[in-house]
Amino acid sequence: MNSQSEEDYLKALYHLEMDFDAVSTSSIAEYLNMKPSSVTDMLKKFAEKKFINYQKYKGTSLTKKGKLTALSIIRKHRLWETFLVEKLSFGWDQVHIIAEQLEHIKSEELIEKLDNFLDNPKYDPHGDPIPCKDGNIEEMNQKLLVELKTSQKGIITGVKKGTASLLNYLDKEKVKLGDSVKVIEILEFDGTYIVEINKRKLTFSEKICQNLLLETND
Amino acid sequence: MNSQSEEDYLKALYHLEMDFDAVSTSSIAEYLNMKPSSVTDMLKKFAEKKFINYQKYKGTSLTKKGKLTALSIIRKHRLWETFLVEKLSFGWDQVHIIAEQLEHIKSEELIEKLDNFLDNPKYDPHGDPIPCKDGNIEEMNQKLLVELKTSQKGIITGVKKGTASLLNYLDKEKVKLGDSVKVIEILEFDGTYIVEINKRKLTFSEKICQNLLLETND
DNA sequence: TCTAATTTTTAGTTTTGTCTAAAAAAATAT
DNA sequence: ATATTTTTTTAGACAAAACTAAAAATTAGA
Repeated sequence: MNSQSEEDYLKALYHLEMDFDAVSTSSIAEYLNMKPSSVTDMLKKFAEKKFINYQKYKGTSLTKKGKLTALSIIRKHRLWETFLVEKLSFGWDQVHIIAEQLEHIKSEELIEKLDNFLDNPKYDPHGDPIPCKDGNIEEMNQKLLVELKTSQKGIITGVKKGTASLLNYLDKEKVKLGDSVKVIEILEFDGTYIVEINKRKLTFSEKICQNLLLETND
Repeated sequence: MNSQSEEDYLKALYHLEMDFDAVSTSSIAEYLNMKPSSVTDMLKKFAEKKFINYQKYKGTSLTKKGKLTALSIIRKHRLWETFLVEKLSFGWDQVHIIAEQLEHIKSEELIEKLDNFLDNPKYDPHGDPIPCKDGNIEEMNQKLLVELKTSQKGIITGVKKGTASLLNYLDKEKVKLGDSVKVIEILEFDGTYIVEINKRKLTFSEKICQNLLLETND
């Protein structure tokens, strides 16, 4: 059984490995707001546990075991975020901190039941894919609305980082995650999109379209 | 912000104070599976924090502050248990261990939203009352079915300790928490109860009636 | 290439919450 | 009422996970 702290390190390692590929001691420290010396200690421990490939002074990478363990934590995090938004009506921007705690709850059965309760969602409220039980993570066919052409369709999966206020706006317009969107017309003059959602025509500014994530089928 | 460990001690203190009234260092140690010396350490800390009235060698009692803090943890525990049973369809006997973890999640807003999501339940799946936000705990008007006379009514709130299998049986009979029960007839010969639940007549053996908890209105 | 700057690791300290063993206080029994 | 037993507290140790400061390795600059 891994400690909360270990789980946080594993997640950090996973995310850093995705975004950049050099995972240095100091980058981990920065990500987790800790001192590099603390990171070194944990890396040694992780090498023992075979979570990482580690050579002194040479940086790290997750082993298969490490990656799978990280994915199971990310799965929990994203399922809980989905729960908080879909069932408890939290705002999409409020759920991260709470999910950081919930992700550490230990119970396989709990997470499977939660998954079912939520109808086995594929994406969390931020549009990030939810890894499945075996660690498979569906590669996203995710696009911004602004990338779609007239008559193309997609399903709303989230919004881009740092655009929390957009969520409130969408809420007010009764637009929800999972809603289907079809592009009716794009105004050349200012890039405004006219789309159809739930049989209603809506108008989105270019700025909105640059921040709205959709799952498409190409 | 109190640590997980502190919260466990507070809960233990509260429960011990309810059941017995002499709360000795060793009884706490036994309850928490720890050594008395560890308990003494925590008691000193709690005295500092004004959670308890503590005099060396003289045992302890919770202060108002301690009691309120304990109740807020118990509130969380019981709301989560209710969630697990009602929404995730866990068995009534499986939820305690998971709720022991969930009760430590820190978020006022989360617990208020969970409470609403569950329709502000008054009792948890074991029939224990859920303290409300301000720490008020509704004194139970709880009775065993066997205590009711013909034509009396009650609402099912749970089953007695150690009768997990009864829950499965009730589940199979489509009897749920919150269902209304009316006693139609009591057979003198063997104490069998004939009751009405959801407009259906059901027959319960005396043994069942000795283990089924109801909220009544006397 | 060889020195200077940066990064990483090591060594030693701190805090929290546990433990064991010993000392002190209280309770019990004769 | 005092000696024995039990309970509680004290004192000191340990593990986990963080820290600081110093040493070692690597990288970069001239």
